[in-house]
Amino acid sequence: MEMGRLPDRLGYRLRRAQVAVFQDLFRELAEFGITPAEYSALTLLAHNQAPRAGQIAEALGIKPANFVRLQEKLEGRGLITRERAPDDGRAMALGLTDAGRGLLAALDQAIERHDVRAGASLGVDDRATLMRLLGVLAG
Amino acid sequence: MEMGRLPDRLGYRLRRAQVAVFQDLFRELAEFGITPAEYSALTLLAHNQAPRAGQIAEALGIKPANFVRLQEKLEGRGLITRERAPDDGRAMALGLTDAGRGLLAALDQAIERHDVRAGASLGVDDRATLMRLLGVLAG
DNA sequence: TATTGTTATACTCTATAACTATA
DNA sequence: TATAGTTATAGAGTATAACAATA
Repeated sequence: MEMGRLPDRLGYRLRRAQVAVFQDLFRELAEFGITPAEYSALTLLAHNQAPRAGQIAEALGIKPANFVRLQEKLEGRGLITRERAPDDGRAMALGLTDAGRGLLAALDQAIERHDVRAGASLGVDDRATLMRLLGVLAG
Repeated sequence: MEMGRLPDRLGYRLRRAQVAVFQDLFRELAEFGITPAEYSALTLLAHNQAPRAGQIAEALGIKPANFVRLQEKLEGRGLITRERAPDDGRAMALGLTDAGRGLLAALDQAIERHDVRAGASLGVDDRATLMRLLGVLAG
């Protein structure tokens, strides 16, 4: 199949690479019943003091309305806590439970395995270069 | 917001970069009422002789069942033709109409504008390096 | 009045199973 | 029997508008 200039298009290459990497990522996270977005949310909860729901959603590029179901799932599994913020009755302050912290530790190991595998075809220098250039694109 | 090791994860960076680039890409293609996947399909049709529907779908990583609606849209707009393959009554041979060829020329210019803009923050060498590394990841 | 979170809803993309017509 | 395409459908992700509670 002749591809024309498609392989020269940034969007095409970026998309194909992202799909390939996420295929492996989903496989790695499947046993935990956790999606990449949920893993990201748990990570932010582990590194911030009682963040607001809206702050996490914005940091991850998720619309607040769509972040509701994600929270409900994690709360339903006993991984996170949601309480009214003491200083603002509208806001919800999120936190990690012990179970959430424990699962996150296991997830971090799984993600590490995935990252090593996904980046195995790249050298250490190339991987660092790639991360830098992706950061530039993301702005 | 403290991000922890999230920015060090390949999947996270890749996803954020892809979303950022596609945001601009969608904007650029919006006036034509064409999606990135449709643009890719039109490009393959321009560079191959009467390809089968399944060949295009596979080359783009789209399930045949999901490729049906895409074809119907392009055919409904008079951009592509679909005929029974002369040598195989099961297969559909696809082709570009003159209108399809004309639109594709305009789309190529739009994509070129987008690519220049999206890659503007990168130098020429960095862009070439990025394309190469993305190709490695996609396998 | 504005903000935070929520509900409801719709649209797209993706995945699978079942079907048809040809081979 | 196997293959190419199609239909129907279900699930996830994403977008907007409208709403309640609070500021």
